[in-house]
Amino acid sequence: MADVARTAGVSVATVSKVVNNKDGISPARTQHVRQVIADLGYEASLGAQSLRSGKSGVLGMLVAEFEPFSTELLKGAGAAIKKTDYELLAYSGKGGSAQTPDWERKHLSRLSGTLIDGAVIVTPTGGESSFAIPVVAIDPHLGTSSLPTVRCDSYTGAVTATNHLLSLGHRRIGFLGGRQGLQSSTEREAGFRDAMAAAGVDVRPEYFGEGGYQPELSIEPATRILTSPQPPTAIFAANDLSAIQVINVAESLGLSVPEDLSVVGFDNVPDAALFRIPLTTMAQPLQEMGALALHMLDDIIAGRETVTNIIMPTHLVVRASCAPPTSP
Amino acid sequence: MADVARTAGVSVATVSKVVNNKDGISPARTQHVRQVIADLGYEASLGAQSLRSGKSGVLGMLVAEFEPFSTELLKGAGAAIKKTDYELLAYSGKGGSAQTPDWERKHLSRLSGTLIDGAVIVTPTGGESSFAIPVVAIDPHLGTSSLPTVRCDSYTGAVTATNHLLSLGHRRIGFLGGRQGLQSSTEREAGFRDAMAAAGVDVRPEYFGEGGYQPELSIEPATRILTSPQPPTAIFAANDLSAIQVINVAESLGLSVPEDLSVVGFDNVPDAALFRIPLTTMAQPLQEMGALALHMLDDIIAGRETVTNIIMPTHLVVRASCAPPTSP
DNA sequence: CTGAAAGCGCTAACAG
DNA sequence: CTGTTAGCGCTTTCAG
Repeated sequence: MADVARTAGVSVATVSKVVNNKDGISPARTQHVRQVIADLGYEASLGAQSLRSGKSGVLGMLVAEFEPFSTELLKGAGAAIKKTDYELLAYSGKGGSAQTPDWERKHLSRLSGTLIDGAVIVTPTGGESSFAIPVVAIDPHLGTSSLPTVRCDSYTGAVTATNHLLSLGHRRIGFLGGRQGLQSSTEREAGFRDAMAAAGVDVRPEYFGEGGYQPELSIEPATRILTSPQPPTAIFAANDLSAIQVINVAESLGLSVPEDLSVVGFDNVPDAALFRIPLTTMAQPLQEMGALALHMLDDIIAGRETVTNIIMPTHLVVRASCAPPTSP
Repeated sequence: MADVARTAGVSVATVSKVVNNKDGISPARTQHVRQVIADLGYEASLGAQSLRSGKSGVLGMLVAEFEPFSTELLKGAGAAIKKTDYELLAYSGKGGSAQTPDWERKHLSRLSGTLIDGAVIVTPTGGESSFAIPVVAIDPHLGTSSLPTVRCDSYTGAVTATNHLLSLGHRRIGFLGGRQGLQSSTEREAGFRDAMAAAGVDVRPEYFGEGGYQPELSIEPATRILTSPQPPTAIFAANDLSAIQVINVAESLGLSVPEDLSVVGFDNVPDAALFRIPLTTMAQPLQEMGALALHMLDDIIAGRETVTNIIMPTHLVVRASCAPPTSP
């Protein structure tokens, strides 16, 4: 900006006013400064600009990691942002899967105030529920219910998935859970247990594992479940990525899917369909959810009336990873 | 930070030193300040921090829009960032499909210096080739070849795709091109023309259209090609999203795919496989390309030796959208 | 209408 | 070892 001011022979204050379309600058000067700006290819520094003014015109999508789940949400948010006056910035820490719990608070305080005017946080793990800027959560932690939230109906979805397995004739069914504390994870387990109970089938402790929604963390519990004395004939995994890992583990153990083991996932991320054994799964409308969250955020910032708690339905997508059990 | 300083009874300078692990602070004070920071949940503002220091510890991925192509690249970059000491931020302007040419320069000058230490820019449209911070381009504009670049071998890919159609028996083949000026687009058209010439089949002007790689822009040219007096029996579209649009247009015109019309795309984004008529397409290793670009960027910033021009191979993925022509 | 000056949150000299 | 001072690029009073 200093360059522009010097070249145009005016003060930086004047340039600033031209950039921000403030009035109080003569048409001639305005014109001239605009020209210089164009010539020099100047763009205001987002950091400095919002540091000073407290507004950035940017909305953030905070994720732990860019994996299929969050990028689907991002596509939805990216489509939705076009209808607003904001730009969209997606941010992931470096932690990756080994995220500190509470990463969302860290990221948020790092970015809020100087970089983003509001944020959509994806599967936040902390219990916090009040932040410096407007926030909408997607699939949050259990205690966070006071935040405006978009989620899917995990409980009903889990019941449906379990019933699908049951209706195929399975009785020895395992469950690979998600991440401790996330509401979706708790609900999916509850749905599984209730559906089993309703069918009068008992659940065995040795058929339970926790994969944290992550492929790497799913190997050990999947292996343990599948190598138990009398292994299950089917497994319901709490998300697609861990379901895929279950299949990998099963095959490395010499089992065929779906002949020896049926597997059903949750989410319906693209990877589920693309996997070499197309995965039967409970679909969440992820892009739609991302778009809804972004619109909620926009509404909240603008002070518009808005729903604060959206629960989307799921539906069963039948592909190739499930079959009736072959042995009793 | 002022809060922290006040609560801890020290100056902001001291807090800053503690935050940045500078030495010259007594262990006791350091300990105490750390405690206060933890209690207050303080995180340094990224904007202010990098405004002052000129470093942010963040790498950017600049895209015109979050669509399947760029999000695949983003997944790769997200995986690669974990091996570096940087965090990753993805940024899309609000322009969407109606981006001003030159959006990458705008975004870059807005973010560089105060927010990111380097950037991967996806399908930049401008001719510029020198920026304030290190930059790696993915699939750039024709004139931008002086930038470190990652791309795929579009020419060979286009030849392969065209030959596939030819080998199926097609002779009346249309071509729906990409975006003016992008090197990939030019190469795909050249590959198509050369393959046709090599087979001794001539190309008809009325079978050519330009879809800008975008679904919305593909409707009109696709309609025009398919309603020409003697329509083609096959179309090669320069990317998957426009190929999918071609199929939509064809069906709305009463044509069946692949019976009446074969369609082959390019990219192999997840959507290609998920489309109701799974798309035959030329696959690019998108995630790998995103990861490579990020590593190149990291190397360049660190002053490490690195390749500056990577061209990845493509391969044909046969799905359901192509068949031999039924009528002569 | 225009510019000088103060200050956003932070870091980098430099004194003490 | 610690605090004071200056200033990153920008916006915003406030005088002129």
